[in-house]
Amino acid sequence: MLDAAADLLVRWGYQRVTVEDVARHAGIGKGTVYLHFRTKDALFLTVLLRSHHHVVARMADRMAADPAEVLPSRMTASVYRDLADDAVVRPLYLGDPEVLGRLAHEAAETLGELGGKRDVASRRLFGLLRDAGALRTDLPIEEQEYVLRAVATGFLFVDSLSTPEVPVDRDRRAELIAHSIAAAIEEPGAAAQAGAVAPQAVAMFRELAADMDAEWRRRVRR
Amino acid sequence: MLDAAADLLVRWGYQRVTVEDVARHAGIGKGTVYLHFRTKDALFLTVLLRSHHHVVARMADRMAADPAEVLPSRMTASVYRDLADDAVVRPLYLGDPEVLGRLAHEAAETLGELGGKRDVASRRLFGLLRDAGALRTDLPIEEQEYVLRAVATGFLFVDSLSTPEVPVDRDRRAELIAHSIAAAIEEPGAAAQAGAVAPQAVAMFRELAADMDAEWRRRVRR
DNA sequence: CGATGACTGGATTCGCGTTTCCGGTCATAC
DNA sequence: GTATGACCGGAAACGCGAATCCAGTCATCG
Repeated sequence: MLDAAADLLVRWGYQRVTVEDVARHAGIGKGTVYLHFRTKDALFLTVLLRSHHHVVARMADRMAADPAEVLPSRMTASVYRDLADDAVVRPLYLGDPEVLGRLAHEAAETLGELGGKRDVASRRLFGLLRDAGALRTDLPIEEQEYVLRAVATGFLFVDSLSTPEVPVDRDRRAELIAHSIAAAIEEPGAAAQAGAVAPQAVAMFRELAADMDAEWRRRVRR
Repeated sequence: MLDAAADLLVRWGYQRVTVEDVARHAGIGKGTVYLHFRTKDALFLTVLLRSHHHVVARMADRMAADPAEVLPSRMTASVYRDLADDAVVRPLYLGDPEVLGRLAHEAAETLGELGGKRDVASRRLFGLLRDAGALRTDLPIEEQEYVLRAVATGFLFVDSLSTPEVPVDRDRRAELIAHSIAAAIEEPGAAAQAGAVAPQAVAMFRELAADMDAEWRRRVRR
């Protein structure tokens, strides 16, 4: 059912999709949808939450498999690649009002508390990375986070913006993100220090993922 | 008259401003406006063009005064500061449809040919900077331009995006842009090489500015 | 019990006649 | 020659009743 909702959401946008559409598309009755979700909003919020959770979980998995993934450059590039493939989170990250409809507002609110937790995690990760000598210390930590956010935002938006000619393919663009972020805030050879931070980072993000998982499962009636 | 039009444009947006508003605000008759501009579009396009010209001209002036301003990092930071002060070009660079209205489409078209010239100039500047050893050569030139565009876009948008807390003031943000761009595509100590490129860069941008100046003056009847 | 779809009412959209608005013109005044 | 504002007509905004839509409910069924 969530898959059906997700599919229709990205194809038509929140406004145009009716609960009956979702039910039909999932091969169930409309009433059944309301057996599982209190409201239409709850349904689609859950869709968003699930996908968001997926992104964070993959992040943690990648860190576990390769410690260098804790570096902001690598992390961001990987998320960028994920976004390219996941049509649900892309509008979420881009705040696309066309797709999100009124959810854009609603989502920000509900995801806000989780966003807070994520910000805390991110802040702590930055602290760890600085202590480990993987991040530079020539900028205060808030400025580094601002730079990261700005650069990541830029690469995300510049594609969806009026640019007739995008010079390179998806993977190369991801590499360019990594290059830019690494150059701006990371220490050369930071990868070597990543190993020391990875375990804690993995734990943090797994916990975050678990929170998100719990959150969206909590929204399903049974 | 152009000042009046610019003022109203940024305050109310293209749609809400009528030609009569502009005339009244400029203390002249409505017919007089049409004595100088063939159409409403031409009037506002001229406003945009003039401001855009202003930005480029200031760029050239800064380069003449300080050769280090030819460096993409410095250049972008300065333009960022200019945008913060100039309420007319800001929506233009941001493509704000609220303010630009249908001009967003129209402007892109007419400014397109000038945009082409600017792209050529930019490309040539990048070539010169690489030859002078001010830019790195670890990335192909198109990718460096893409990175520059992406990073600049990011810093522009991240402010106007839903970010409750912007950690630093305007000038500091400009410095962070410079920092990020320098780190991503410039050679350390690039400033020393800038002097060799500056004269040609100044010439190029002055010519570009002259083109733009001619273009918007051409649109005024007399 | 879990599942369903007919049903309801509040909201949204549609159709369309009427009014208002405003870009552009031009006869007039200076 | 230059400046103006009354004026024109097409387009957009408005009003409003009718028609439609759809989130959410609930009686019914298996």
